Amino acid sequence: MSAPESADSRQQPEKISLPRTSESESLKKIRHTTSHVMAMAVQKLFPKAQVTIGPWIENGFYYDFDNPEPFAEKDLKAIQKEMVKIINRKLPVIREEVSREEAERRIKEINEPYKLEILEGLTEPITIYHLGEQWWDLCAGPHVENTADLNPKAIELESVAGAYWRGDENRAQLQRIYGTAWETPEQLAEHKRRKEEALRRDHRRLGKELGLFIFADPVGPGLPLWTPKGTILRNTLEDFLKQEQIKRGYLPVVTPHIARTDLFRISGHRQKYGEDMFPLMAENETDREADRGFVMKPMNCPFHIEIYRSQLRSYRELPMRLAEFGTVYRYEQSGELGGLTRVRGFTVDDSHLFVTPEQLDSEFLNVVDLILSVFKSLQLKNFKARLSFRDPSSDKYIGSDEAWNKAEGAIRRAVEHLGMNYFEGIGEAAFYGPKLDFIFQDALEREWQLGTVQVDYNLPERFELEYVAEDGSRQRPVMIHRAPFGSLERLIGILIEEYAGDFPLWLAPIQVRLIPVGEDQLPFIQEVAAKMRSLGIRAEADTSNERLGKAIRNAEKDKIPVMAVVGAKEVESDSLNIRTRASGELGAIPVAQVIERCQGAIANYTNF
RNA sequence: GCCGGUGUAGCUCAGUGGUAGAGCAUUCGAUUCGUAAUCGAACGGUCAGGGGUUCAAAUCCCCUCAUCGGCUCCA
Repeated sequence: MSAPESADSRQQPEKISLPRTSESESLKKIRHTTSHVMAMAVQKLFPKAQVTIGPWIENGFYYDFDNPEPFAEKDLKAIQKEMVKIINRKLPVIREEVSREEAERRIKEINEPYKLEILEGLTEPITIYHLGEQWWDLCAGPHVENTADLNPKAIELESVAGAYWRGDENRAQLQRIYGTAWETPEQLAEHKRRKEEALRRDHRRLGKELGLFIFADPVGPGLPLWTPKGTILRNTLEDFLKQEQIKRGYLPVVTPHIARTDLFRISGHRQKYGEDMFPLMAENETDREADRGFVMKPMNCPFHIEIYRSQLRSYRELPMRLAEFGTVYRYEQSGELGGLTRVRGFTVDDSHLFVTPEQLDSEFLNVVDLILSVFKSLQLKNFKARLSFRDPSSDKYIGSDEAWNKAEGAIRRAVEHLGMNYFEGIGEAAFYGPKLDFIFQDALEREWQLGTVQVDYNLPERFELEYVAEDGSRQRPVMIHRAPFGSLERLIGILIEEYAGDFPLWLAPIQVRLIPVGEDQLPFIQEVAAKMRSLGIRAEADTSNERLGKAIRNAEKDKIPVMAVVGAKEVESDSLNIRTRASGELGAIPVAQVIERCQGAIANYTNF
């Protein structure tokens, strides 16, 4: 007898520890050396390949080559075979310290121009690692002592990819090979098992299986369509945040999806963000040439600013917090699109706070408090805070150094006041101001920015915003841009993966499914479902006429948190036999009590 | 946008030059059932789109589109 499929995934796998490279000296050595072995193998099979860099990464390693012909997946097998041969030759790995001149001489001898460029950036001591006598690489190490220390059965080449030299798209396109290497074959097997597990959590797969959203070719890439179930999820999240915002004094606004180019010229978007905007809608060629006409909005800020400046504002009105779930459109490059985490049309849970300079610090803290409380309700714990500052050497920003320094100072004061852990991202700022960003990982460990708070002295300047201060003078407000979710689309993508599709009761599109044992119970379950719906519980009756086992299976596959089985006994006692996804069968519970428990769980963001 | 992979029924996939297949889903019929798959039948495809090679193309080649993994860029 075969176990049901989801029971498989619940079975506890054997505990195999899989340290990340940064946590294991041994893996650092193994992966460093394996990448050298791979480079040696590649150069044997592809003599024209030139080496560049080949570092370890958290789950493996890669090496970038410049080869006249791009590598394809099918080349990996041959390369791996060659690697096994090299490993089996038990080549000693020998470290040699050389002078800069000597390194340069030797690199020129083997004609590796990329290595020469790397050498220029190196500081003493310069070290070379040899694999036996045939191959060496400029490298800081560390390495294993002998290729025999590598286990060929614990090594696997995973994928090929294009990569730019020095990460610069204007420079050479290199060929990257990703691989992984472990101490034992068991670890490799566990690594592969976890990768497959991650694939099962992928929001693109679960979104389709659970019927939350679709993409349709005739609509276009990066433009999700929300189905009824997905829309319930979206609306629930929106309602949740709107309630929080009402409590905190936010004021709702609604603004259009398009505006004249003039608006975005004042804001600076046209100049600094133009490449990310959908093309101009112009009425005629003259207008097109003059960049006159309408564009889809890539951000909501200029619209909220126009509302602010539609009247003369008093200091008594500040802080003014204008909030909107505003849908924006950005012309992302085609290769960057993917699922819900990177789309071309998305809804920002946006708000712009207009504050006096004196209010800035406390309002900023209020916003961070809101964001952290939102994450808490959503049970999101695995995030990092990033201070996203400008790169002073770049020209992609607007405004004065003074404004930037003031804004960056405000953010720094806030995180230090809160004692938050954070890291700095230079060059990650918005074009108008620095940000405090909250970064999450998806199932495949890719990082995405969700929530963000930004301090902005520049747009108030450009739009000449004012308020009348206590003393009657005209003063300039400071703006805080903020979005706890970042975007509904990306948030939902991350949530699906965090929960593996098992939404907490308050978010589940269908909260309760009533399943009859036989058709005699149909009237009863339909009546109970209607009652639950009238009390704000998303309940539905299963009228499919399937056997109980099949109906349960369907409900489990739909990941419905509460299944209520009803047979003659339950009708008799006005109760429901409850089975939850989280804890299995709970037995018969009176209908009134089930309703109460559902309402309690929904109100408290907990399970049934 | 760049490098590589993939695209067959609503979904998951088999089919490598010679008459387009399976399971699930859907519809209909039978069954009236107590916690992860009841039985049977029917329906369903310009093999992503376009062009080419060939007596013959889902299969080989080219272009376009979409999608996936990276790179670059970003909520």
